Amino acid sequence: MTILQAIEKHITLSKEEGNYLLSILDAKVLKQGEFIETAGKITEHFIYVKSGCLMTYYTNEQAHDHVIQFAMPNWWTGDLNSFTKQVVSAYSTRALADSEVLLIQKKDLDTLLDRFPVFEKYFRIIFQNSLITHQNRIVQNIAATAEVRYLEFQKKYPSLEQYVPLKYIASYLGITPEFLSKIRRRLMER
Amino acid sequence: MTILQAIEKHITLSKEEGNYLLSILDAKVLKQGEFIETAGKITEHFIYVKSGCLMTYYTNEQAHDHVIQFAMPNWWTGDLNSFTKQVVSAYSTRALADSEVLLIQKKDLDTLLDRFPVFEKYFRIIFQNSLITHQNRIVQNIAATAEVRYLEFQKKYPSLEQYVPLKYIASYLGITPEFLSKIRRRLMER
DNA sequence: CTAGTTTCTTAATCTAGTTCAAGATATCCC
DNA sequence: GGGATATCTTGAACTAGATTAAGAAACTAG
Repeated sequence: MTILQAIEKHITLSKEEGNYLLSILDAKVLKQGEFIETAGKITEHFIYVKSGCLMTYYTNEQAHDHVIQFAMPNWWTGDLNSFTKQVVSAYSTRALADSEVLLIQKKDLDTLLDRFPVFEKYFRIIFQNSLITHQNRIVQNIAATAEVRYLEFQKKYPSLEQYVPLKYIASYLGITPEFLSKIRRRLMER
Repeated sequence: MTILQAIEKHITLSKEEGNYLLSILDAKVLKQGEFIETAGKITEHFIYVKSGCLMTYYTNEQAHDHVIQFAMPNWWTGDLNSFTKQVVSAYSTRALADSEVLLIQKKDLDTLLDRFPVFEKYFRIIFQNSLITHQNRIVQNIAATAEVRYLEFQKKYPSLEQYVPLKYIASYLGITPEFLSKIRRRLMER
């Protein structure tokens, strides 16, 4: 599925609108492990995932990584705070597998939204859906055990467990790799 | 501050646009403790808080409440999932203090967005900012101790602690009231 | 004012999840 | 292919936070 087809699930685009969007997108291929944004720098791009998989994570003072989100094909990702306000980013984003991404710069996105307001609607819908997902995750984090969160993760990202190191999944769940190991054994034994 | 003034911090409205918005808003006064939406029903309204304070929470099978968010004056709130998809809500929303709210129905919001696309931009910005806040909270939940989360809560909602029962704050933080008590004593003793 | 209810705290006991350390597997790269 | 490196698991000791229970404080409403 092309990015235009994905977008047209939510809104209708004219030729001109579609072409203009494509003209400001910058395609990039990422090797597994490669960084696209780095904590400590200002986020240059909002990122659309064409193929592969990325993750965005926070590294604390003790150098522990905390995975905020995984990004699958046809999702937008990146540090929205740093991108929006053009402040130094707290998060890094890198490829978990060989990936293709489309990048858009802040000034180009601003121009796009100004010239073709239909994209306001598109991003309104995207952000609204994302907000619902985030609210869900917060409820899970405060109300559910790690085991339940793990089972929910498997439902939400069925393909991911095969090729993402378990330590990142543990991090996403907010637990240690050791404890995830225990949970997995417990589940196997049943 | 009126709702139109609040909105005009983000976008510019014509007389007609402003008046149309006002015409579809339904003002309501809530007594402390009063429900505006209830888990198990379809969320009828997206809620704008004029004054007072609301909370939205999830109640699990063991009848434990989990506070998802507090809503302060000039914020929008409610169960976005239930409202957007018109499915049964998992959350309840009620007033923590005597409050004034403005309500908008789904069909009226849809019409508003259709007739006056400038509101697409407004809600795009609102949802985008909210998403940033939610991402922040997720990081905190998986990376920070309860004590740090409590201190952050106090920064974010300086006025709230005075009149919101501590048990709801504990719930928002994802801990028990008893443990919040311990944290508070620990902090006092320093 | 007072009885009843809700909220807050304290303390003892318990458990989900962490930390540390070590061994076992798998993956990468020359 | 083999050595180096990263990942995954296991277990023992530990700690953040939960649970239970009970008393103190605060806020209702009659």
